[in-house]
Amino acid sequence: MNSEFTIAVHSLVFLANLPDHRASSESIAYNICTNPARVRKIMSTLRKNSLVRTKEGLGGGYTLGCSPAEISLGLIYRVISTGTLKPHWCSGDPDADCIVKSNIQTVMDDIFTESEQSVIRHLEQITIEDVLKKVRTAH
Amino acid sequence: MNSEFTIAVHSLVFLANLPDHRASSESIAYNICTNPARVRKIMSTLRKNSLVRTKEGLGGGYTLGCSPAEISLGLIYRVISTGTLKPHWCSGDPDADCIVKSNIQTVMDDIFTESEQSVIRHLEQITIEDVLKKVRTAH
DNA sequence: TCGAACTGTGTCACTTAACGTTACAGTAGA
DNA sequence: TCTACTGTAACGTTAAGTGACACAGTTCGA
Repeated sequence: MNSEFTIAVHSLVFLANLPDHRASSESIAYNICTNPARVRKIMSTLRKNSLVRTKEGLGGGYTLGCSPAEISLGLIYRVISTGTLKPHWCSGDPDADCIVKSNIQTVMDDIFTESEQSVIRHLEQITIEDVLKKVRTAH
Repeated sequence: MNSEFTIAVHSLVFLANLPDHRASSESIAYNICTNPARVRKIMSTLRKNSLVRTKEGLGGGYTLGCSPAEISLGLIYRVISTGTLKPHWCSGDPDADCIVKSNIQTVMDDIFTESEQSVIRHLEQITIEDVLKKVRTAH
């Protein structure tokens, strides 16, 4: 899984925890411990999927697109991280004679896709509100 | 997920597909398209968990530790890839004052661990025999 | 209308993880 | 004892992840 998922979840939890649910990329980046440009890039993707609203210009920044209880981690994963469960490196060679060597990539692809589906199903049961509650009650 | 999982599964499927279920690290590596040393390292881990038997010396190599139907991908994952679902990069800072910034790591850790469990549960339903069948019937 | 404070996005540099290569000790059979 | 194996460590190389910077576009207030 890529770390952009972590950043997306953290950003949304951070916004949900603020009284007015509003912040700039700079303050979000400071809380996450990364740089503002990276945050803006990810938030831009979230905006295109209506998870946040953005406002450019003076007094602008990011706000939640809907209630924290309505945003599931599964949706965030689908938007940000689809395909990242599968490793980059592939074994075998589609042009080879041996059926194992030539067909393993297709078969493993299916297995990774199905595994990813099971992760998404699990993450769909967790909302930003749930994560915020856990953050607030963490020892 | 790391690509060592792919290599482990491919190796076991390759062995299962051979009449005598026996091969050297060199022939396995050739089928996978990687180098023998890498295969040996992974097979060594599999041996410690009784998934394969190894034999050093002349005429040595690797054989399956049990029937292809008895080896699930979930077991392989646990042996080879536990912990690899979580990204290396972490957001936040445990020593910070803000509860989001300081607690998010613990909360995300739990989420990644649970997600990994759901992947393992899914992979436990797939055996090496299943993968071999898919490889043989792939278009 | 000008300037300050924002986002959106691209590019390049740097850091780190992934992967390959080589080497060599240990083992077993011919 | 020679050959063909595994086991493992060390090092070099390549690719991915991350950070830093730049700048155009947007918005609002003075």
